[in-house]
Amino acid sequence: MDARLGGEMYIPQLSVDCVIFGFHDHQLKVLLLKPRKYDFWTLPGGLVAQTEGVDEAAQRVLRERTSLTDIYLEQFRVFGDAGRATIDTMKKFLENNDLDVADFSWLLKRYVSVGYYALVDFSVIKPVTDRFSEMYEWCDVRQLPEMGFDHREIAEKALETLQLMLDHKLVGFNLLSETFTMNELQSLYETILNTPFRRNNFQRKMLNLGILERVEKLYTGAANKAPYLYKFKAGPASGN
Amino acid sequence: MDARLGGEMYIPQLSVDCVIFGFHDHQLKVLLLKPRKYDFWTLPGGLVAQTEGVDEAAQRVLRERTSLTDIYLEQFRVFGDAGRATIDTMKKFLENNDLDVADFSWLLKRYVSVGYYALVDFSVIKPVTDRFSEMYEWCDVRQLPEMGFDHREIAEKALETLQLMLDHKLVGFNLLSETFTMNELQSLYETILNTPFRRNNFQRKMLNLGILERVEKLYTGAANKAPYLYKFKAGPASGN
DNA sequence: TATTATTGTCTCACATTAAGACAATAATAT
DNA sequence: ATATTATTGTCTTAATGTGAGACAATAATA
Repeated sequence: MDARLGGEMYIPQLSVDCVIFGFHDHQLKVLLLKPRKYDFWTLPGGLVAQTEGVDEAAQRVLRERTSLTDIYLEQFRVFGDAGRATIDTMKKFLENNDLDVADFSWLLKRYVSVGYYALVDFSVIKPVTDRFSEMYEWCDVRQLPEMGFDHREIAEKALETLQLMLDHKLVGFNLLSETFTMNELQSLYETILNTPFRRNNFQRKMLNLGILERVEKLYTGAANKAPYLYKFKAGPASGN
Repeated sequence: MDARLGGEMYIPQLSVDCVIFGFHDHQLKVLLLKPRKYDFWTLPGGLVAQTEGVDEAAQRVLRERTSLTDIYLEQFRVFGDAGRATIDTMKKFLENNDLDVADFSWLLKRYVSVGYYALVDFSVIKPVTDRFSEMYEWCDVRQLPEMGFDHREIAEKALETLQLMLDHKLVGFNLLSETFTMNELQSLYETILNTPFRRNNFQRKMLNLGILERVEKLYTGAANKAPYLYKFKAGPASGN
């Protein structure tokens, strides 16, 4: 959203919401925004302009609301049962941002939202909030705070999709730094899928995929054998 | 769509389109409608009412346009890049149906469509077209005729999704009659996934799933051993 | 009664996976 | 120096799953 909000510029009653996943401290985190003067959190979301595709809209909205660019977003579901709660919330949102409700009656209708998710390197991403949000926070996707609209459901559904995709695509590597240890990779898989793996078998499986490149050793200063660092081998099949 | 079309009743610029799969004669078929006075085909689609959820809308639209009821529809993707072609097509559609373009200018905008797919028993389903369509037809999804809007892309994407889902969920059984032979089941899998399977190994795999119940023998009158008939065992995990 | 096309099942080789075992290593303690 | 310790990389064995061929059983026809 921006200051030029108007009934002509955007497709009415259609929004996009982004679930940005990051991995830190053995937790799968989601990037949340805190709207001004509210006591709940929301996903970065916004409207779809008339002149752009829905995928483009998701990119732009994420950029405008968090300053994140070049994030690979994957559409995963449409949420279309948002009830009256959404309308009341939106009305208060306008008031809280000193916008005249009369000018934006077209905003006060039931919304259909297209959900997108992305996987980012937590250690690199530095979001910057826009004027509608007073702060951002990375929250454990399994312990979300009070969420506005139906954003809790959207985040949970995004997690389900991520779990499904982790088997097929090799999507998980985007959540790690450039280089990582086998332990970090295992911890990531365990966190996302919420199941433990055997250290030896996990290592074999990952190495047999033929997509990891061993680069160097990581000397942590701990009293034990130093683990290798790996990186995702840039091959013909990128797997995203 | 119905005769009460009006800018207030529906969410503007948002539609649903249904890809109805049926299995017949070793082909995976899709139910297509032929709009009056056009030389292309379309998927059964329509608008989302203000008062209903998107999933509900898909159910209703399918019912209104084909008279099919109680079909389990699965949302699979949003198509939001429909270009100007859609607008021109829509204008002609209004003219061809004796509707005044001036009254429906709100329809002449870029559309975002939510795609749904369903699997039905070809031998049972008997569609009836509405007043916008002059006929329906079951077409091989791999040899679609000239399609309007971006409906070819929607149907192809639906097939991709179905192929992905066939591994996870046991979704395929909806495409067969109540009882079926192992051969029919194998043919269905081969058609959807477009790969041949070994008769013996396929049978073993399916039986080991523990979800098939052997009911009786099918005497075809052919000069060979009669195959068993199976049915989908209604268990705690239904597969849908 | 022999023939034929198909079906249901078995077997063997091979690949994949689960689980345990053990040597290698980098620090610390003695 | 040497032993100790926690962790890592890899190997081994058994169990399980899969690909491919073989064969008996069956229901009609010749």
